[in-house]
Amino acid sequence: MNIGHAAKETGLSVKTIRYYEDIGLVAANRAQNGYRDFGSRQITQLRLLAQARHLGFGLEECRQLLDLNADPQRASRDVQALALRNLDAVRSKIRQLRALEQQLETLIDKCHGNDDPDCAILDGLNGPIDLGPDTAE
Amino acid sequence: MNIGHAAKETGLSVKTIRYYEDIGLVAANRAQNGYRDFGSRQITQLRLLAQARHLGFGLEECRQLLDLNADPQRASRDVQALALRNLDAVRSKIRQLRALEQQLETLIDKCHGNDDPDCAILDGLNGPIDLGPDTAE
DNA sequence: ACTTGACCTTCCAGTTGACGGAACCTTTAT
DNA sequence: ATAAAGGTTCCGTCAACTGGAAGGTCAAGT
Repeated sequence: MNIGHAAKETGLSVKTIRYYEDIGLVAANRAQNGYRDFGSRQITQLRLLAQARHLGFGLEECRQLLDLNADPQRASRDVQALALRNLDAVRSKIRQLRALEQQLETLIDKCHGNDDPDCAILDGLNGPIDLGPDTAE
Repeated sequence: MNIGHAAKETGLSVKTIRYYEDIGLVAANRAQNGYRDFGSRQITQLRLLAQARHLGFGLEECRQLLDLNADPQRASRDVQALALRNLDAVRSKIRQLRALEQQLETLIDKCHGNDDPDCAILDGLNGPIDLGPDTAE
C-alpha cells in the first residue's frame, strides 16, 4: 500500500506519515520504484498513532504505546500508567487555562468597552495584576 | 539600564528581551559600547509584554496591545475586543482539553491496570474509540 | 599590569509536530 | 505522446523562545 492510500486509511496526512517514518515511529518497506510500501502491520501502527495523538499523547509517549502494543507480554498496568501521566498533563493544562480564563474575565468585566481611552485591561497589564491583598515584597 | 537589569525588572529572560527587540516589539537604544540601553518607557513596554503573555495573549496581540497602550486616543472597546478574542481562544482550548480528559478517563477506567496484557486502552487505540452507536460508514 | 568573572554582543541550532513548496521521478489514463 | 496524479527528497516555515559558541567589555582584586 503506497503512502497516499495509507493516508486515506489512517486519516493522517502524507506529510505526517513521512515525518513519522523520519523520526522512526514506523518503518516502511520500499517497493522497487522507491515508493514506500505499508503493510497491514504498519497501517495498524499508524492508526494507533492517529488515535493516540488525537488523545493528546506526545510522540514519545506514542512510541512507548507502540512498543507496549507490540509486546504480548506487556502488563496493562504500564499502559495505564502512561495514560495516567497524559491525563495528569491534560488536567494541569486545564487548570492553568481556567486560571487564565478567570483573570481575563475579571479584566474584561472591569473594562467599560466604550469610546473612552480608560481601560481596566490596560491598567491591569501595566501594573501587576491584582489578585488579593498579598502585597508583601 | 542594560539588558540584565531590564530582565530582573520585568521578569523576562535576557534571551526573551533580545528576541522581542529582534521582532520589533520593543526598540532598545544602544550605549557607546554597543550594549542595549532600556529607558523607563521600554521597561513599561516589557512589563506589559510579560503580563500579557502571562495572560495568554500571542505576540501579535501583544503588539496591538502595545499600540493601544501607547495611543491616548484609543477606545477601550478595542482593547476589550482583543481580550475577548483571547478569552474565546482560551475557552475553546479548555473545551477541547475537557473532551480529551473525558475520553482518557473512560479508557483508564476500563483498563484493569494489572499484570495481564489485555488492556482497554490499547483496544481503544487500535479500534476507533467508541462514543456511541454512530457506527455508520 | 594582569587576570578573573560577570556582564554584554552576534549568530547558529534546536525545540514540537507538523505543513508548504520546489525540483524531479513514476505510474496511469487518454 | 503526453498530461495528470501520484510518488521522492530536501529545505524552509510556524510560535516563542532557549541553549551554546565565540568573542568584546567592564569592574574588582592581586
